[in-house]
Amino acid sequence: MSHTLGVRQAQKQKTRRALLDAALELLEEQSLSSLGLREVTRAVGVAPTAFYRHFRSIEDLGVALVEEALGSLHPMIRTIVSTTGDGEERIARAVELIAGHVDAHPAHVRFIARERHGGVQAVRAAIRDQLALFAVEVGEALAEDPVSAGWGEEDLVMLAQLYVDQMLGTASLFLEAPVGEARERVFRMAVRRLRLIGTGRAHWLDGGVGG
Amino acid sequence: MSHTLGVRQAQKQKTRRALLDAALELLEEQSLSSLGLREVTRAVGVAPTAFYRHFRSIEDLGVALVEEALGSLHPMIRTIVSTTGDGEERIARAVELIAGHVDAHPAHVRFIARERHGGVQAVRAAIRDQLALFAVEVGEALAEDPVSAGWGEEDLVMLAQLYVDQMLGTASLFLEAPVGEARERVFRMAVRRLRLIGTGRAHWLDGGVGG
DNA sequence: GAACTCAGTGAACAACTGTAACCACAACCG
DNA sequence: CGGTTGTGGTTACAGTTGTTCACTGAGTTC
Repeated sequence: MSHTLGVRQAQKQKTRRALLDAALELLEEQSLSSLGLREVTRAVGVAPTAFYRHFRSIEDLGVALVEEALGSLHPMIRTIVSTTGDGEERIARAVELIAGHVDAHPAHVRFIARERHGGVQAVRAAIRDQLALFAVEVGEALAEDPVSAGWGEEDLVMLAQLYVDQMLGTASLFLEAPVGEARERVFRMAVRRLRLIGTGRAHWLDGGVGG
Repeated sequence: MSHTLGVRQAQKQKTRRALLDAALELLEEQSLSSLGLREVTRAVGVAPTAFYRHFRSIEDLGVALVEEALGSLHPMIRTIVSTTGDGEERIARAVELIAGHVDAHPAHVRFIARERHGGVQAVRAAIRDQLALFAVEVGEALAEDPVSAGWGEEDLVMLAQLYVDQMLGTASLFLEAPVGEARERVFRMAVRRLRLIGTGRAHWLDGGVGG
C-alpha cells in the first residue's frame, strides 16, 4: 500500500522508535521535565548527538509521544461511543474497554496522566488540544443519542468533557491497580460513576432548566 | 497560647519556610522530579548544604509541600460540605469557594494537580492518602444528608470520591483560566457538572439498584 | 562507478548536579 | 559565665548534563 521506504529511511525510523520507546519506559519512574537527552540515548545504545537527528529537544520528543499515546486511545473512544445496547451493558462494556486499553498500553496511559498537568508547557498544550478533539467527537455522538433530545449546546459539551475526564481518570486508577481485588474495586467504582452520570443524564431536563 | 520558640528555632523555621516557598515557586514551571536541591537553596540565598538541615532530600520536601497544600484545602472542604441552602445555591457557593481558593493559593493547587500523577512515588502516595481522608470526610457529610437515605456504603464512597475529583479538576481548570471570559466558562461548566451529579444523586434509587 | 547525502560517532566544552568534610559563630543551658 | 549545640558557610569532589564541531561510512542518485 504505502511506498516502500529506502533502507536508510527505514533504519532512521527504527532508531526513532527506539528513542520513543526508551523514553516512554524511562518515564514510568519520572516525569518529562526531568528526563535527560543523554539518558534516553544511553538506554537505546546510541551516541547522545544522534538524538538531534530525530528531535530538536526532549520537549519535542514529548509532543511526539502525546500524538502516539492519544493516537492509540482514539480508536477506543470510537468503539465506546459506537457500542450499542442498554445503559448497563454499555457501561460495563466501556469500563472493560478502558481496562483492556490500560493493559495493552500502560506506559501510554501513565504518560498522559502524568504529563497532562506536568511541567512542560508544550506537552500540556498538545494533550489539552487532543483531548478537546476527543470531547468534540464524544459530543457529536451524544448529540445523536435520543436521550440528548432538547439538550443545550453547552450542556452537551459539558457532558462530553465529563465523559472524557472519567475515561482518563478511570484509566489512571486501573494503572495503580492492575490486578486482583483492587482492580475489581476500581471496576465497580467506575461502573457506579458512569451509572450516576447516566442517571443524571436521564433526568437532566426534569427540572425545567434546559433550553 | 503555644510555647514561644527560641530565637534559634524561629530562625530555622524561617529558613524552612523560605525553602518551601522557593520550591513552590520554582515548581510552577517544572515538576518535582526535576527540581534540584541547589536550585532551591540558590533561590533562597543559602548554601546548598543548609538544605540538609531541613529536609533529607527533595522528595522529603515534596511530602512536606503536600501536607501544606492539602492542609490549606481542608478548611475549604469543611466549609463546602457544611454550607446550607437548596441545591443550586450550594453548587454556586461551592464553585465560588473553589475559585476563591485557587486565587488565594494558585501554587498549592498547581502543585497538587501536577504531582498527583507526578514522577515521585512518595509524593503521589502522600497526596493519595490525604485525598482519601477528604473523601471519607465528604462521605460522612453525605451520609447525614436526607438525599442519601437508603444508599449503600460503596455508593456513598463512590459519590464522595467523585466530588473530591471534581473539586480538584475544577480547581485545576481555574488555574489555567484565572480571569475574563475563560474563567466564566469554567465557572459555568463546573456548575453544570455539579448539577448533573446532583440530578443523578436525586434519582439514584429510582431504578431499584440500591441496597 | 563517481559524487553526494546524511544518520550516527567521538572528543571536547562549560556548566551543572548531590554530597562529604570541616569550620565559624550565635544561641542556648547549667 | 563557660561549655555545648547546631544552623549555616566554605571548599572540594566526582559525575552528570546539553551542545558544538569535525568526522566516518553506508545508502542513494545520476
